[in-house]
Amino acid sequence: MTQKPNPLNSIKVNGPIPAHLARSVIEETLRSAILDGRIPCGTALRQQDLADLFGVSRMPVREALRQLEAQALLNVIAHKGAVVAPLVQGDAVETYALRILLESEALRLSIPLLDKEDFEQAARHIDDLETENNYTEIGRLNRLFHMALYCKAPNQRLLRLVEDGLNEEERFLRFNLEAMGLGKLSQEDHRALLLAVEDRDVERSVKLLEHHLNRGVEVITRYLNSPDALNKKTSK
Amino acid sequence: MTQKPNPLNSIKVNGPIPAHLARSVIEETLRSAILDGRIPCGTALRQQDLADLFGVSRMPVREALRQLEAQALLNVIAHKGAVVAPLVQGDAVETYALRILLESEALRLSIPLLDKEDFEQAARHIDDLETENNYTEIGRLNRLFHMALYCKAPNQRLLRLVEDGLNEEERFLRFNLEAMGLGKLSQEDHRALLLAVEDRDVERSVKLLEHHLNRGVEVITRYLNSPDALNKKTSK
DNA sequence: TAGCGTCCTCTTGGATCCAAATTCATTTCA
DNA sequence: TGAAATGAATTTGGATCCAAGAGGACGCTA
Repeated sequence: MTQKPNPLNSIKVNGPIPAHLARSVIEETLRSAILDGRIPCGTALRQQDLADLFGVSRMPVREALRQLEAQALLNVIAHKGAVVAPLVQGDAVETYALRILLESEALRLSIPLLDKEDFEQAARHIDDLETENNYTEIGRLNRLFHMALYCKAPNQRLLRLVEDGLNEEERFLRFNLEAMGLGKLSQEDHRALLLAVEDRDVERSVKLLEHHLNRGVEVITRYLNSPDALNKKTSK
Repeated sequence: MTQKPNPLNSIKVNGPIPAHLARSVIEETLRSAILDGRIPCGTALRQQDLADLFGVSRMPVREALRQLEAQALLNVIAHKGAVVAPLVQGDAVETYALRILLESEALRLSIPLLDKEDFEQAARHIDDLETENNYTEIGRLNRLFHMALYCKAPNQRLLRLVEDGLNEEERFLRFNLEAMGLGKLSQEDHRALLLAVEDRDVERSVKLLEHHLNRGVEVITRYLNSPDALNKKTSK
């Protein structure tokens, strides 16, 4: 029952924090822990607990939480606490529709500018995915593969949004890949996509990307509507 | 010289703030003041000044500033202060390229779902723009017109991003419309766009929208490269 | 007189203290 | 016995106090 009594145990604090940058360290640590999925969504974060954990007063913790709230990573409710924001869930379809729009454009812009090294990098990520069994690492490699294809798009704002979407997916995968029962992501999709990109065939690449993402939203939607997904939620 | 000795004077505080929601009130007030352009970009915000202004301690001010920083509305530098973030400036082309992508999609999705009331609303905004001379109000009406066309798009995430872009443009217009020398926005574009939308002609509407936005980026780029724009920056 | 170094002040960041609000448990009444 | 009300404990929000860093001014020296 109390197998994981406190998700905060997953947070390691190396040593005493150099007082003058406590807030930024705390913010960064918490953010990665939330994105990693080490702190599951729905977890209530107590200011005092975090302060004790980091060995500081509640003050820098408070500010860090505020910033994470502004980044939509958690919801702070007055006098009630900060809870880690819920995942895609209901709006998975909207989320993926937006991702298709953004990533298609990024891919379009990026393909003509990609060079041999980018191709090799992407291929390496695919190969690594082949042998990787750690779910956290799989999520990361998936993101890196996609970004390798988009990275040359000459629009930083677009890339930022694309990366936000990928980060969100990564976070979701870390939570749910195991429960969804698929240890591996669809490697055929990745290989076919890379081939099309290497051919500089923009339209075929975009088509494959759309197909890939649509498959993703389908899997996720089916999973979220299944009883298994609910178990994880009710068991808190 | 000291015609505007302190931009904070533009902030009106009606009465004492109900202590328990000080932070949110301050954040909201500052945000709208920044978006309005009442606090020009580059302005340094002193915590103590704001605290005195709102009649509270520095604490809620500090948190409000943190949240505004996370929203990219201002940059906080340690021990140096919070300065209102710079505007579009360098990446105007990227910004508008992204807007075209997002707003085109929103328009596509929205057009089939718009009803008569939406058309009338949009037409009203155009009419209001015709007679309006206040730059602040012009920026607002421009945003409302565009949103009236997109509002039915069934993707909240997309709409959020669209609205972010429009807010940014509105902020820029409030600053620079007068200096750019164009008191009126291109009303022909708006009317033509609305006609195409009323015809439910998706492709024509998107084409007109792209043309409209491209015209916008052109005007802004030309303006930013002109000496006039620099004057405003150097005169702080 | 020009350049450099030191000191002072201004501003932000963190700690501690106090108040307000919410929640949960216990008790009491119907 | 169940439900509502009241209270205590927990937790967050705000105020005040103290420390640390950055910038500028002043003075000293070459």
